[in-house]
Amino acid sequence: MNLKQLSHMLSLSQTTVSRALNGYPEVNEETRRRVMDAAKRHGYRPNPSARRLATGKTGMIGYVLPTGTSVDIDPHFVEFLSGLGDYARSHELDLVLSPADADDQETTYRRIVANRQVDAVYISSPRPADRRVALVNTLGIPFIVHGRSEGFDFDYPFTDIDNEGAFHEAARLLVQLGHRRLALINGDDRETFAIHRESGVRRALAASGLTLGERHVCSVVMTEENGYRATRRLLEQSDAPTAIACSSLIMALGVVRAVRDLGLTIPGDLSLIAHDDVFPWLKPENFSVPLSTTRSSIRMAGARIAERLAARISGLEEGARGEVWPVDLVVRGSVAGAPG
Amino acid sequence: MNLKQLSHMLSLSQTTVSRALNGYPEVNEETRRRVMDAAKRHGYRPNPSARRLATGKTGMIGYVLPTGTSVDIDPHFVEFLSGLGDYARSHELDLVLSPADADDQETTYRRIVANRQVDAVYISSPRPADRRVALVNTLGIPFIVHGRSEGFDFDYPFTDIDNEGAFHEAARLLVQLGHRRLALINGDDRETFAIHRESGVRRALAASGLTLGERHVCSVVMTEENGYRATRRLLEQSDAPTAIACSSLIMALGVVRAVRDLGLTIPGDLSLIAHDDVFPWLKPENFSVPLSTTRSSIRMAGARIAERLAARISGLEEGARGEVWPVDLVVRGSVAGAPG
DNA sequence: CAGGAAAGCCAAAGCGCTTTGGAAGACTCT
DNA sequence: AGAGTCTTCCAAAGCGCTTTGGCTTTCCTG
Repeated sequence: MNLKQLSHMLSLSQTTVSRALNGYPEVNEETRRRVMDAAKRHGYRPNPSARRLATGKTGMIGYVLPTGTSVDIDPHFVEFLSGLGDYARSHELDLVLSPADADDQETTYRRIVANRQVDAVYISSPRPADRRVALVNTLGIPFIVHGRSEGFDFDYPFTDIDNEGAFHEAARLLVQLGHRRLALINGDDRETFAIHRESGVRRALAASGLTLGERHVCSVVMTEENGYRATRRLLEQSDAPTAIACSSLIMALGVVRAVRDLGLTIPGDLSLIAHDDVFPWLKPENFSVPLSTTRSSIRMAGARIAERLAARISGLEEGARGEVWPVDLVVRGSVAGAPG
Repeated sequence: MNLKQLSHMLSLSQTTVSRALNGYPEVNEETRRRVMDAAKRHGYRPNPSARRLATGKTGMIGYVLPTGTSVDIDPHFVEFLSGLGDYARSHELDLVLSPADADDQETTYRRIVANRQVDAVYISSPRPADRRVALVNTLGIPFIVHGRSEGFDFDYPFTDIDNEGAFHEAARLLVQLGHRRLALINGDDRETFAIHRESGVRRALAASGLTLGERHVCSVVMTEENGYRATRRLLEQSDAPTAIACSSLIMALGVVRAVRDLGLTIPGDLSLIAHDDVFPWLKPENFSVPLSTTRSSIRMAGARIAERLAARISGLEEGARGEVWPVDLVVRGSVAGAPG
């Protein structure tokens, strides 16, 4: 059942039927009712391929997925996706993942924009002066950045959490508890979130005249194993930290294991605070010693970004507003006063 | 730059240019070279919207993503996606995720097929007599099932791992080590993989005249917390098992924690084997006691399924061949002879 | 050298929708 | 009553590609 057939059986032109269905004003309400009625009765659904050829609208939002045999997709992605998908569903949006060589995402962005394959895109895990952000900005496709980039001469729309503030709070608490040697086990410090977290920690330390020793900060891919190794390295050095801030729950697993392997305890010998993106399958309260966390649901971020993308597509949102969400500091058993 | 312009500047018809570009035989090789040359020089890329309207081909593979506020996407998904994406990239395929109400995926399948939004789909986490499989089979769109369904009067193409064999091997090893009371902490037993794993364990036990006690098998969503709870329940009952087979590494984290909480040790008091889908961020060899596993890379499965989907789309693969991959049993420190 | 086959190209008809540019009729106003 | 204004609808022109059917021209073959 296509438009031609439908309009023919209604003895109307395709124009009128199309307009009636799409809510244009220049059609009699009586006629519109007849049309909508017939459309529903015959289960007419406009062919999206035809529609997108005619209008350029696709009803899809795009994401360029970095791939490669040695490229791992962040497990956070799936949780983000839950939120995004949940919102997208309610607005009949689909998500298209365009796999790209991790070292050349630019080509793919250009392709999906030039081909009009999606109505909007989002960008995640941005770095300072991220080329992808600059690119989509000049390409002129609606977009939202999940996280922040920095150092552009233009503004852009983003949704981020207050990583700086979160880790500032975490570190401040530790300092208040008497800790003087803090360490930070961070994610990839080429990414903005990691940079922000580090400055948050530094700011808290500075407020008490302390610093973050060079050997007290690590930047690694956020795996359990790297959390373990980093912790071993930290705790086996001469001026071992008495408290650690850790950028992910998965790494925190490794931290806990390392501490145990060394015959130490949490929080007796070491206080630990980790960032929790709120996974359903791994919860900080279920660590052997309940883990203090800076908590922010990445799933909600996914939903929010879908919402903003939808708004931008339909023209309801414009401009370059950035929003920064506060992060909860949740204190549990893994922090205590500094030993000694 | 569109076809019209390109053909005009070559003084050829659109027909000839189109055919030259698409490798049709009825065009002079000399001409073809000229055309391809000009196309490359001017960066001509056929408009996919137009092409799909004309051909019905989209260059996309589809996946219906169950969503809902209380629906969690399996973290395995992201790893599967890595493999799928990596292959898809090399074949210029995109993946479209169509979010659907978890309780009504059928509508979405019908929509994406009726609208010709994708060239093929894959289905994951199938259950016996899975309605989705029956549906896509009748809808006539190329598809591959990741995993297996059962109880149909038709065959269908799938790629699965030998869950039955894997857990049979695992259980057999435990029995050989003298264990008499095994337990299984399984995933959702409405899904085929879980059913297969359970029968694998049962078969191994039966071979030695043993059985899997009703209270020795749990079926839960695969989270750390559920692994913990299940283990507590198992070990605190009167005829506690001396060995556990566990369906996921994440649950195994909970198992380990529970064992520790109870003041027991692995493998002294309890032997443990878990299934490992091979995540980069959580490795069995890095458990405090290195974990024995049945190992099968879900990432490779993703790549394979992309490969088969691509083959089906281009007509290179037909029929309903199912393939079942063997699973490695990797023995590490978490298994030992039965205590006592 | 005639006749048929093959090679190489083209015009035009789709694919199914949206949108432009009217046109006809009804209605209002002076 | 004539002029202007809405209201309501339509024919047709895209959107940019593929593909059908056919038309020349060239190449064999007997």
